[in-house]
Amino acid sequence: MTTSIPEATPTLEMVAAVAGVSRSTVSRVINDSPKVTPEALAAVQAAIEKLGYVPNRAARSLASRRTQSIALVIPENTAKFFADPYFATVIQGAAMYVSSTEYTLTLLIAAEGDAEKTRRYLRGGNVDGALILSHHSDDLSYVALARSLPVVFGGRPMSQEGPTAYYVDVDNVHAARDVTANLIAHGRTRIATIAGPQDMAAGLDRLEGWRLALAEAGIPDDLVEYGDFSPDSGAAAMTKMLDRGIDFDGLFVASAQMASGAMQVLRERGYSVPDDVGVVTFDNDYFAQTSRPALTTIEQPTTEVGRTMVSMLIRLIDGLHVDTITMMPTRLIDRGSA
Amino acid sequence: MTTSIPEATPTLEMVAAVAGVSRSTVSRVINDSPKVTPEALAAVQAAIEKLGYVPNRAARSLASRRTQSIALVIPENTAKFFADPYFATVIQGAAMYVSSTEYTLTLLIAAEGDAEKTRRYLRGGNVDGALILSHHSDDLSYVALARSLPVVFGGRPMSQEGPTAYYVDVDNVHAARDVTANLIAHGRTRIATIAGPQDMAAGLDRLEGWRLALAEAGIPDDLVEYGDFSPDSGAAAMTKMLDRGIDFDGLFVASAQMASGAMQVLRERGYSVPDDVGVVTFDNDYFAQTSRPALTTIEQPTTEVGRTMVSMLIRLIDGLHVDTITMMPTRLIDRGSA
DNA sequence: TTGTAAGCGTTATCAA
DNA sequence: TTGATAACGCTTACAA
Repeated sequence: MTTSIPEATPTLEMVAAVAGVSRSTVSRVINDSPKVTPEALAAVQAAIEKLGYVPNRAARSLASRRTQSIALVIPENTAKFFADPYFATVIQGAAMYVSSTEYTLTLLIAAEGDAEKTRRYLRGGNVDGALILSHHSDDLSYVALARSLPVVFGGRPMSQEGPTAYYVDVDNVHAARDVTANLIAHGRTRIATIAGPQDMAAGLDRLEGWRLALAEAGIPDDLVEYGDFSPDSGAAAMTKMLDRGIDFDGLFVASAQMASGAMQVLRERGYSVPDDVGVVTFDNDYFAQTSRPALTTIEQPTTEVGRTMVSMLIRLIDGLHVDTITMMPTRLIDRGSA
Repeated sequence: MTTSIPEATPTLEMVAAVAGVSRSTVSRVINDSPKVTPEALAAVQAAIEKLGYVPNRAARSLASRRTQSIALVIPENTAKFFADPYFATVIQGAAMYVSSTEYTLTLLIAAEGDAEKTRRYLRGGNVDGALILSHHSDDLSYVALARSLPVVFGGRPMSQEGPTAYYVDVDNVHAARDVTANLIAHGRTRIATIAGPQDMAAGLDRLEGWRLALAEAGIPDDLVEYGDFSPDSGAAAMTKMLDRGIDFDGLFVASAQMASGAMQVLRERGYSVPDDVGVVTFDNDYFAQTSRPALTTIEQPTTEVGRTMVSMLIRLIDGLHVDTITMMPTRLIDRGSA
């Protein structure tokens, strides 16, 4: 008369019954507590195996007050950035590292209109911490968020206040200076730049690095055009510069994507690189590598940046010490395009 | 003596107290049940606003037995595909659409070694449904998963059985045939192809489409080389083909990424496109657009694919009717490279 | 329409 | 080391 009902998802209680122990003991095994006798351990593991038991996350986090999940926040205006190799690899690094931990990654697109919705979600105790991959200056609101939740930024956030914003970044100023110096070393004397957006730290810093290099060489830093890091904006900036009749023999483009756009314009206008003009850029992605000629550039450890963000966040969540800023190393790759 | 403790996150119970109603009523408001009087509704909303209340997901899903979250599964071997514009945009479309719903997107990298871990997680009732973005034939295991969980695939899964695998895809055979026909229309008579991996539906189908077009024109279909959809593999395949001394005047490359690699090799070897050889490809991404010359290709609605996957999945979760297969339209973009 | 009360599947506290 | 038992914050019959 008694029929087994294999339908239901096994619960901790069922495991306890099969193993002949209490729920507490099963719970201890799951959370690998040391206070379990080998016999009990074995019995429980066998039961778990037999039943194909998987702990219920919701119940777990309700009781433990930890969600075991972290959010990856992507401002919407930046959402198309999946097409941006930089962000794509950072995300990849983060996702792969997370998958090696007990945490889960929740992708959050922060709607431009109501970033409020996102912040509520984050503050609502639905995640243990957040990774903010930000493009623009609207991260101010997220910096404030850091007061109520462990938060790690990808790239220095643009915030007025800012004593305690954890972030991982590269030394954009330094790197930009170095690669610009490469132009100077090749004898370039009229050096222009296509800078990134000035409401982003990377945009600002790379421009500053360019200025620094020129200042050190006593070269005027008046040839500046701006883009938004996308290929199209690079092409537009290049066009504008050429149409203005600006004369230059060296060019630093703040992102390889923009450089790829700029290179096309140069080619169409009949300029030869590096014969007529030396060109260097930032990011060693597909764009820099497949440009003709391939470009001298700055390589950043993007995957590592993602990994590092996650590991910093988890340490923060665990209440461990974490340095506020982690600078990742960059590397100049000389391909002779200067 | 009594001190207010503003620290704690507000609970539904606190909202009820402030609003002067029972918890049930608050719950009804949250889940916008129609059975609430305007007064009660107003009172509750005011209380929610005042307290800055955000429902606790864990508690909610524990009680309701729905997690309100869906998983986006990415096989690890495919993980680098963040660099692949196709996958990047599909993910983007999915993520943005999800953010407009009540659901949350959990990114799951399926470790190659133990896909078992991933499947357990999925079967463990931690998500209401799953999106599988798969590259290779290992999706068999995920097809089985569909028996215990709503699942939607991106692209036709490669499964032996396969009566009920929901998926959205484009007609790769048809599209490949059309774009190959474009070569034929330009008078090409010796047409080769760089095909995609043959353990993926897209790879198989595009090759078949190429064969179909040639058959219709009575052209032999013996000039085949294979790649894995990446730029490098495209270059390698092209090199191999040329080294073999194969003579051809037309080429269909199964992905724009591979085409970009192939084009470089052609250029280095001194071939001019389309003068010496006509080249057409698949995907209208950055690679196809910025190739020199820009390539005649097939455009797929990638963002829409992502969106559609999500909306299908949500309908499945809600127990609504969903067509097993959703085919998205493609478009031939003629740039004269044939 | 509203409230009461019984869970949902874990963890955590405290005895034993 | 183990086991009761009370939360955790919300949903959901069922009753009123």
